[in-house]
This record gives sequence, C-alpha cells and structure tokens, in this order.
Amino acid sequence: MSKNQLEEIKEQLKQKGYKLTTQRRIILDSILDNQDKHLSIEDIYKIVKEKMPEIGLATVYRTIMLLSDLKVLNKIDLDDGCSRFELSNSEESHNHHHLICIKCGKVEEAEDDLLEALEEQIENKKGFKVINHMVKFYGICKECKKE
Amino acid sequence: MSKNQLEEIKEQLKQKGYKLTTQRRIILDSILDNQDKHLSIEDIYKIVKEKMPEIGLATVYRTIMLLSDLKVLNKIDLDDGCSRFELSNSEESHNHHHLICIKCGKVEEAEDDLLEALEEQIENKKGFKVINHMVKFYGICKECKKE
DNA sequence: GTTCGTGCAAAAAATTTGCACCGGA
DNA sequence: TCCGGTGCAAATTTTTTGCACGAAC
Repeated sequence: MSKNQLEEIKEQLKQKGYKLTTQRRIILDSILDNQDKHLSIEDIYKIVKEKMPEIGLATVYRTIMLLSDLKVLNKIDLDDGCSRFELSNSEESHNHHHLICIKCGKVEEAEDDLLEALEEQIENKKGFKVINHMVKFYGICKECKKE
Repeated sequence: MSKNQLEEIKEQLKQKGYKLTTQRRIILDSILDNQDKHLSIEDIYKIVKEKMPEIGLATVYRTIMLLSDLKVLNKIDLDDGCSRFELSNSEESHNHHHLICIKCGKVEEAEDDLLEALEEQIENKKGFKVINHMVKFYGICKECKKE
C-alpha cells in the first residue's frame, strides 16, 4: 500500500542489526508479490526456490519467524494443518478480519472499525488493554449461498 | 453450564450412529472436568491416561477430531505450536473471545454481543453469512499493567 | 454377529536445531 | 575481517494412517 514497503522493511532490519541477505530480500519480494494471498511456509519456499534454487527450507522458516517477530507478518490459522502468513501493513494490521467459507474454503478479507467499540468495553470491564486482534468469521460466502 | 452436558453429547453421538465407547466417555469426562482450560491433545492424553493407562494417543486425536466435527469442541490457536481445544457450549459457542496477554501469556475469556452488529454489516456489505467466529485479542492484562 | 473403534507402531507432515562454511557490513 | 546467516541433514514434534484385534450395539 505505502510507496515502498520493501524499503521500509529493509530499514527496519538494518536498524535492528539484522543483515539484508539475498535470501531475505527474495523472500520479502515473494511475499510482497503475493499480498492478497495467505501463504504457507511451503508456498513461500516453492516461490522462492524458483528464484534461488539453492535456498533451504530452514532459511524460509527462520526468515518468516524473524518477520513475524518484527510484526512485518501476521500468522493466521486457517485450520488446514499448517501456519499461514500475510503482510501486516501498518494501516491494516490493527483491524484484521477474515471471512472463511465453510463450504468452499475460500478466505476473503474484511475490515471494519466496529471492533473498536468492543475493545473499549473490554478495557473498561476487564482492565485488559487490547493491542491487536485476530478475528475469523466462519460462514457461507456469497457464491456458495447461490448454490 | 446446562444440566447435563455429558448426556446431551452422548445423545448426539448415538443419533449420528457413533458408538459410546469407554475411551470416548473418559475423554469427554476429562474435558468436562476442565471446562475453563484450553487443553492440548497432549494435555488430554495425560489426563485420560491416568484413568485408562492403555489408551493410545491416536484414539485421543480421533476422538477430539470427532468432537470438533460435531461442534462439541472448538479448536483454538494460541501460537504455542500445538492445537488446543475447548468446549463450545451451546450458549457460548457463538460468541467466543479470548484475551491473550502478550506479556505473561495468560488466556482469559470474554463474551460480548457487540460483534453481532458487525456480523450484520458483513452480511449486508459482503453477502457473507456468518455462522461462527473466533476472535482473539492480544494485549496487556490487568495484572501485567500494574508492573 | 456385525460393524465400528481401538491400540500399536509406522509413516507423514511440520518445525527446529547443530554445525561448518559463506558472504554482507 | 568478523559475526550473523545459510544450507544441509538430522532431530523433534505434531498429526495421520494401516491393520489386526476387541468391544458396543
């Protein structure tokens, strides 16, 4: 979304003392090229391997974990047996919703601000300060409803 | 919560043609005894093994999967490397929130109905009929805020 | 008596780790 | 040059599966 996400992330790596290796650059590129997808480690590995066949799966794991720690990526659980990840853009990162169709398995995204009212209430009632959230709605998507 | 959850679930099993084996009964008992917890398969296995040492881990997996399919249990992802489960009581099953403290890791539960307004909006805007949801709020809990 | 479920052990899948070598800063 | 990062392979961890036997209906 922002003018140059890649540069921003590179900067973040540098500032924290991490090296910008070829592998990290290629992995980042691959993720930025697939912003709309919910990639698994294996997905990313396959994409990256085309550009750099000698890369190891462990490097992908390590890089993804690093990017998760840096909050560049969000882990999402789609109940398909593996972890999936997606970019947490600065604007989107706080309001993150997934609509998961229980018929066809499709995953859409949705944003909304209504949750903010709920978070306020949680802070007041429970004394719990909400910093981020992960919301999944399960249901029937528009297409499957037609059938 | 309800008068006799165990009986209800037994009934559900029978109706769908599943046998009520000793193993299933013990696993159910163990889960009902730990309603407030978020048990992993391994947790359940350990608890059940005390009552029935000859039980196999695979049986626990198969039973938990069955109970998830029957919507007796909900899978939850607490990012600790294994799947966790909890009872989805009829009343609670639709409004399910977790407050996860990013400092101490504690998991609280919260319910609220505010999400219903949001779900209505999703159906209107996106044509997506929400059937269930899974909501996790990450933040700082009351105790950790004091420190 | 059938049929479904179980235990066991093996297999598969997902993730992590140890270590010698390599390549960014 | 130096130190963190990588590739590789092995180890762990989590989950699934095949099959003969046992138990519920």
